[in-house]
Amino acid sequence: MPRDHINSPSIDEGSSGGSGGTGVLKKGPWTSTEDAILVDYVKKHGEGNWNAVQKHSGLLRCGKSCRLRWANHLRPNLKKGAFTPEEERLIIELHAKMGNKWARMAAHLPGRTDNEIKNYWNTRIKRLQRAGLPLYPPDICLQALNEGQQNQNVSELSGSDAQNNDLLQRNNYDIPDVVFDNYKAPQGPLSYAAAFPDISGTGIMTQALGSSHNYIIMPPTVHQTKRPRESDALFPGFLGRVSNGLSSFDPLQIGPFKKICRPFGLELPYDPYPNSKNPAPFSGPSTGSHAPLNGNISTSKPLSKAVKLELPSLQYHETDTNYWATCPPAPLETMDAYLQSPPAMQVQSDSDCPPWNSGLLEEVIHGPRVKNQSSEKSLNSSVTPADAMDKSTLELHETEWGDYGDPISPLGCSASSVFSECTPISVSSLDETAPVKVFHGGGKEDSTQLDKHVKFLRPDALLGSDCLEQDSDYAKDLAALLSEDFCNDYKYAASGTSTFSQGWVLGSCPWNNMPAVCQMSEHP
DNA sequence: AACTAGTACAACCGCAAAACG
DNA sequence: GCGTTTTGCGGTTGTACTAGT
Repeated sequence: MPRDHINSPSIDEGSSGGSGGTGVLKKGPWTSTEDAILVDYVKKHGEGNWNAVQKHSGLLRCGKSCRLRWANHLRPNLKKGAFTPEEERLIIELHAKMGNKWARMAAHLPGRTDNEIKNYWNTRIKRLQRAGLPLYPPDICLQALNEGQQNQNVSELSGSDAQNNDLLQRNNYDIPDVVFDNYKAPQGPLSYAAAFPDISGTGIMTQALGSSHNYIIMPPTVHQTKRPRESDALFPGFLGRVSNGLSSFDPLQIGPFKKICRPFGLELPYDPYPNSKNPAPFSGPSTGSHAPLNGNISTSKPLSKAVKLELPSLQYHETDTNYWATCPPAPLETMDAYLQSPPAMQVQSDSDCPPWNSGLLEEVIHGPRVKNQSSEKSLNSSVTPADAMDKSTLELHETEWGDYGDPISPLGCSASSVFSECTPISVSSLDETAPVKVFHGGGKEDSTQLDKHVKFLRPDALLGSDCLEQDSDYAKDLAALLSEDFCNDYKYAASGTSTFSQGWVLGSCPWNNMPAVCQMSEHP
């Protein structure tokens, strides 16, 4: 017998008796008879006082259940059937603004219930997550961002409690306004940088906005009070495995890169050393602001004037490295269609991508290494080796979050959940990578410090930047590499690096082994 | 035909705010 | 002001249906 019926005195039509509310309350699906009783009751007594329904009508349902049934199924003017495209669009927009405020969203959709919207959204999320795709189209991201900032400004000026501002701030997690510094209008052909699990939601937003092909995807919503802290699962990305039920990303295997080929660029500016306890050898992070590793989960203390964003607009897919690798340049309208039949080009079998099958890659990697060992030295002297980085990172995990029970990130996710579900990497659009400082530390870091930062970039990102001379051999090689072999199961020498020109070093990201290019700003 | 995975929908649960006495 | 009740909300779960294998 289904659980719902365990307490039911009569599974079928039995609840229609007029025992006056003395029977055991029934659970499970409502029968037409029960519906009729409830409708009749409401007609006579009006809505409200739901606990009285049982007493007056004999309906063996608790008031809560009656209210829900009435609200979701029986009340007049309910619109049945699938959501229209317009409604879907509106839901997405509203969610970007409000987050999981289903009731509020329902208020904007006449005839629709919060439950319907919630179910729709959850289904949509699952679908998108499964496909490794983003939830929000860029225009909505931009809209939400603008409104969020406007509200912030309004709040600062008037102290009003703007709704969105409230949403943005209620988590008490600050995202330094500086993160907006990276925002640039879409430009250039290589703006595929996908929104990526980033240091901060705002960063994601910003980055996403930086490209017309960027989207924001969100992590599964996690109830802060219900989800126990998964201390042992902190930063799984660093630990080598992210498990969220939707994807299993092993950064050490560069999983997504194995099978997916797509031009994209990303920075890896998250801070493995977000606070003073673990000073980063190269800092980015000292920006201190948003925290590193997680993306969004700001481990830092609130900063003045920081922008606090709520989950919706800032949410992105928990892990999905897949996401930024597969992020489709598709408008919202075509999103679903895309989901149904994603471009085949995005997936390649492993057999098609043997590791190290690219002579070009080796050329790119090893060639420069020989002629620029000094830069490697320089790198080693400034950049923490992978193992050291990992260690420090782990230490950070243990210490940094101790101050926060199970905080909710600006994304609306608990820290632990985000840690367990987000890849601690961030990206930004290509057009903003090289020329700008990767880290903007919420005003806490001066330019001098910034100059010492090492920028980690996907090599393809360089193509869209001016860090490499467009006509240089390396740029050409890199371009060829990215177009032909980037999808291969390549693995950069984990500990090795190769130096391009101008201090750009090709190697792997120390903390996740992602292929990356870093720049020593003080490169000799 | 049997099985599985995905989807859509309905309903329940727990919590918190609001209302009430 | 305080305790209790009611209401509302959001998260989660269960189930039926469908499509694919």
